[in-house]
Amino acid sequence: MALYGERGFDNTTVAEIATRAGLTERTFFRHFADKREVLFWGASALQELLVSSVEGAAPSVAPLEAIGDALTAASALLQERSEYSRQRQRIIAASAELRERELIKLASLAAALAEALRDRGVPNSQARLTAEAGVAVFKVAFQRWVEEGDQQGLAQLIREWLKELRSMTAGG
Amino acid sequence: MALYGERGFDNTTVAEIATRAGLTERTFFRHFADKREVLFWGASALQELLVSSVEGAAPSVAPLEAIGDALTAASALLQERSEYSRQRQRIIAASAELRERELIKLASLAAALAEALRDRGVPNSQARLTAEAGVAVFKVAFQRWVEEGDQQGLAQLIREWLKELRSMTAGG
DNA sequence: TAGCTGATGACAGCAACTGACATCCGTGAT
DNA sequence: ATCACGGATGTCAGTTGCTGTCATCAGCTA
Repeated sequence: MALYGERGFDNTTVAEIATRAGLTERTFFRHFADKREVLFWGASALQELLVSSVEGAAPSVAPLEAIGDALTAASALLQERSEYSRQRQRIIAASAELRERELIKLASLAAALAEALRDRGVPNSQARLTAEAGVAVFKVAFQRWVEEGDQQGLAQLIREWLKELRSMTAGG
Repeated sequence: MALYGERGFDNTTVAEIATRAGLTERTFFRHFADKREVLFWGASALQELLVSSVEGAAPSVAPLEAIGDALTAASALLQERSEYSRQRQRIIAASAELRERELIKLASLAAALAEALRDRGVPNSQARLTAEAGVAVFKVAFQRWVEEGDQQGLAQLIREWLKELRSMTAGG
């Protein structure tokens, strides 16, 4: 993270990272599948939190609402370490390779959320679209949160964008 | 394409592609930015078609409807070369690297569509979410179309999933 | 014919990753 | 205390994607 911040992701070699960490290049690749994966360490934990939040929602809660609640819950974790989250996101935004990796992580998250909805009895088609829409809401809300200072909490931003989503389909 | 189909993307080296095409490896990289980009040649043309379709929509047409019409128009192109489209998609689905690249292409498409909507006077927030939702609809409809035979036209599938999107926010 | 330009070839080199084998270190059994 | 074992690490060689540089060649124009 330190090196990526200093010189940028593309200008940092794995050899440099390994040296800084007091390790060998080979050892680095035993811990991380590739150079990009370092930045997404812990992403699976966040995904599990989101999924279990959807699974634990009361049966009466509507699908999109369950997704919204899960996102709100997860946003607390990010806000706890807001400086780290923002630094990380700045690094990702600066590299095309990292943006690609981020998108596939979000796609995997959407798939996991869709499955959680299906387990609640939501029909497949609705489950997939709801999950995709929820992740889209998260994407824009998170980006806004990173850009502006701490004017609004992430959770509040998510709620606002969910409202926007609802009005979108009504009008168009 | 032939080589990717035979041996899979990961097991095909650029040297092999170049030899088969009667070229040098170096020349290959002058035509394509990297090994993946070959599969996405023509993606920009499709994106331009979609964008100009949104730009050319009548002012009275609602945002999500404009996106839907654009997707329907583009689906005709894909259906014309359905065998090629399916083969291509099979190759992409089989490789993680290619799926990453596909996602960033779709993200770029969503951004372009959002800008086209903004030019129509749609407020920024609504534009972004509508574009993202539209691309999500395309993703699921296209995947279904590739999986099943020719039971339904791609355009019809898109219309059905758009309907699904509208009912999603109503209930949840 | 001479000169210019754009596409290609040839070659060297870097960085990401992988496989194979050796080595070290902590732990538990004897 | 010693030994045996498994897991983490080091070492080394090799492949592949990708880039910079320079030479070459074909076509077009003056």
